[in-house]
Amino acid sequence: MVGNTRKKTALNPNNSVDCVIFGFDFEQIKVLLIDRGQNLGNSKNLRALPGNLIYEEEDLDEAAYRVLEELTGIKDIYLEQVGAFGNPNRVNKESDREWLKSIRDEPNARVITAAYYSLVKIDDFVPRAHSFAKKAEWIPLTEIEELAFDHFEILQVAKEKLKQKIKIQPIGFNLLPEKFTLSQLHKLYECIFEKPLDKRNFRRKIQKLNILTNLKEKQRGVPHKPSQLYKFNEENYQLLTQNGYDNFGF
Amino acid sequence: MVGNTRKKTALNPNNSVDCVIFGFDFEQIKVLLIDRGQNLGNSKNLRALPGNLIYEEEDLDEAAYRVLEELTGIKDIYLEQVGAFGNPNRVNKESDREWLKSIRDEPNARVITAAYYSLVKIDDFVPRAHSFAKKAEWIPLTEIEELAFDHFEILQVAKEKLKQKIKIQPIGFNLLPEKFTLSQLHKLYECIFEKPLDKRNFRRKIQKLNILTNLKEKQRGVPHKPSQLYKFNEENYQLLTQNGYDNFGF
DNA sequence: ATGCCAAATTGTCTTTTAGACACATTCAAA
DNA sequence: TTTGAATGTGTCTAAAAGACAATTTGGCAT
Repeated sequence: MVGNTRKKTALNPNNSVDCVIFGFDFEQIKVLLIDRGQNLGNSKNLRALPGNLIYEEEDLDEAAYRVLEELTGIKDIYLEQVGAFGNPNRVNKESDREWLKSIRDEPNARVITAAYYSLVKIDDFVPRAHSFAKKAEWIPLTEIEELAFDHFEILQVAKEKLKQKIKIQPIGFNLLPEKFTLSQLHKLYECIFEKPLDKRNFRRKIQKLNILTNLKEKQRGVPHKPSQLYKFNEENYQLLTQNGYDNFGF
Repeated sequence: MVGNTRKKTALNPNNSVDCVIFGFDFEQIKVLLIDRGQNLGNSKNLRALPGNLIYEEEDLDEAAYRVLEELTGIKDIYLEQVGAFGNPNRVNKESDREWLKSIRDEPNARVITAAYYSLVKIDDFVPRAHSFAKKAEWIPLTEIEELAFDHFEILQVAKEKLKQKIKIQPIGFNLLPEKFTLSQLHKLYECIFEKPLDKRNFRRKIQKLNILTNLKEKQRGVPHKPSQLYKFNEENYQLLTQNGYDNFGF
């Protein structure tokens, strides 16, 4: 960096990244939230998205991967930018201001955040509390009604981006284990689109895409007819898309 | 802003907005770029996207509308966020550093930018040079090969977002005058998707959507069969989408 | 007036995709 | 062996996408 006098490892007090980390437990979509453990008189102890300030010399994407790894220990996951959020009033809750005073050198600095969403295999992940987070927990999307800062707004936009993205790229596999059943995939798509999908039509379409490999292996120990296991076929997916195909919607 | 000590009108030296302003001249898509008028020995005088620092107390969207109005005089236009761009190396060209020294109080500050794209009716707009821009000009997309800072990368992402967005929302009308012909609309979609579209199939689909009003008025003075003029029907569009319809792609 | 040029306008057929819909199968557990 | 619970499968219909070519209409040049 010729002509640059910035310190290499200093925090940038004006810019942060926040991560919407989606998980799926075969029943519903969940989001990883941190509990700041505030003990306040009259205001609620709102949960927050994991996030933190970036370093002066750090790329935004890098920062998102770093924060995510610090929080979850998971690397090499699917990550996508949601956008920049910079409403000057994003810190207008008393509890948020109090909290910033306790953790930031410049608690009054205006912070513009770059939001990201990521899709993780929920079983690979053991929630681990970060430095300033008292707890980290998976909360079902349907139960989230209010969050710290403008995090609820960020979550809404992230959900919408995810819905759109999954129509043009089969990123849902990032939420499932290596081996999964068609029913699990079906349920996942229903959860993301927030609407029921016909089972037979779903199966017909997804199988026709030819991006699933049947592992000729069955579920074991389930109290009903065991399901076939499948895995995502990366090679066939590449073949499919290199001709411009992008209709993975339902 | 209780508990906030920021000055009301100070510039935020670390955050900017940059705008990709798309226009359409019935032939091709163009982008409004500024010429910084640099007279440099060996490095090129690269064009740049219009953009500027934001104010401390300003929302990002507000800032984008403001910068756009300062540059074009146009208000109430279509504006959409592309995302945040913050590669620490985005200012690694000698010419960019020189330029920043000449216009910024803190030329070495790391700047994270929120990029937006907007669609304007090219005829409503008279390019006007901004304070630090020597010229502002419409450059065809196909002729743009290199830009200042990371603006070329921003442009690529903006193009992609536009392509995706126009598949779920008929925002193309923002690029056309009030009255337009089906051929103009057809050409516009071909330019955005960068591929030929069958004329008859295009017309069939767009007319079936029922979001165009035939003005029962013809083009005049063209040396061939004059075309019918149409306008966008906002009411019918609302009716269509309130049931969740979002397939405007071709 | 005539003919020419350039772009507008229009329809059919085929293939593909979406959507609705119901019953037999398989395993574990009681 | 019966029961419960979820898996797995096929057909018909309607809608949409895609391929494809001839006729019309006005301005303009002769």
